[in-house]
Amino acid sequence: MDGRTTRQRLAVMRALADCEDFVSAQALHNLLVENGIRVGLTTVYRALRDLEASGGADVVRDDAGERLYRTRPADGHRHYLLCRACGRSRPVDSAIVEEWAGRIAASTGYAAMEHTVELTGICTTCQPSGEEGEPPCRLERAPDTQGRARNCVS
Amino acid sequence: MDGRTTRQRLAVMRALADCEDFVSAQALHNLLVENGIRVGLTTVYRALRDLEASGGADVVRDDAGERLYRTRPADGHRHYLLCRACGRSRPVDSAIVEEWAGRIAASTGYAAMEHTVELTGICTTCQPSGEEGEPPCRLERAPDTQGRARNCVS
DNA sequence: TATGGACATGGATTTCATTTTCATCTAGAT
DNA sequence: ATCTAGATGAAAATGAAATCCATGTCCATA
Repeated sequence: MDGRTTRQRLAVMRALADCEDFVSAQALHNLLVENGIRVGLTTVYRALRDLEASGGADVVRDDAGERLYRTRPADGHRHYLLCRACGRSRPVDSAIVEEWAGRIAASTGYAAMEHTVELTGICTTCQPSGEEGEPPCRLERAPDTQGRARNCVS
Repeated sequence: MDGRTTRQRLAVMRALADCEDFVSAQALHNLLVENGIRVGLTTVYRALRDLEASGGADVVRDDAGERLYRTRPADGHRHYLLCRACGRSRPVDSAIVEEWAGRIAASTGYAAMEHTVELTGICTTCQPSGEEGEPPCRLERAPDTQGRARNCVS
């Protein structure tokens, strides 16, 4: 499944595992470089793609369609609830959804069914007092490349 | 909700409704132009974005992250099962999933919950005899032979 | 009917994540 | 140590979507 074990691939896997939340390929690449690990952006993209293919990582897309990766926990969880404000994610129990998808597959005769389930919301920590006007902090692409510290603590 | 009612917006809405399946902004633009309706690509993008915002259309993303739009049926269905081979889509009953999402919101305290559910598979018509190798790839409603790669991604 | 300004259009330009290319390097089997 | 399929990465290409901005159009008001 995994290709050859190289310094770079190892580094990517470790960095991703340290994140515990969803990160973009570019963010991860930045992290690596900032930590003095020389890796090409291309390689990070490839490593993540392969990780996804081999089931070692889960992927979601943010509002901009950008791919965000997260190491798949040992228990095999695949579905997450993530906060649109801080970006933090937590696995959710999706057995019900799996069954539901299975039933649909059976009743329609569709083969090779795949499903994507994404839950987003504003976590309790990020909730202002009132409504959802403009949450405190946004995760997405910030004008400056600095403040992203929020994403990953390595 | 909707902006002003212009010739172009009407055309986009009509074309989308005629499709009955998910189409990309560009494919829709091609359709319109090929039918002699002069509309700018920019306008199609905007019309679709606005339609989505006002709940008049549902959106999914294909493997490439491209947005595909479909008119929202009158019954308010929001979730679909679509064939990865021919691109055809059918609404599915997702009440169970809605409930499930609601429960999760309640138990986690997350606010402003949103969910995305996407089901894909190979419909009975597109199923070869054996495995999922290279499905037949139906041409369906996209006239020219260009953008087809989109719909036929396996 | 005229008019002014808010809203809409669309071709061109820009952005930006991701992919491709290709010359070079390396893991790992023999 | 040698060999080679597989891996790397800088640069360039791709392509969807957003943005610009000059121009066009709707519509409430005078």
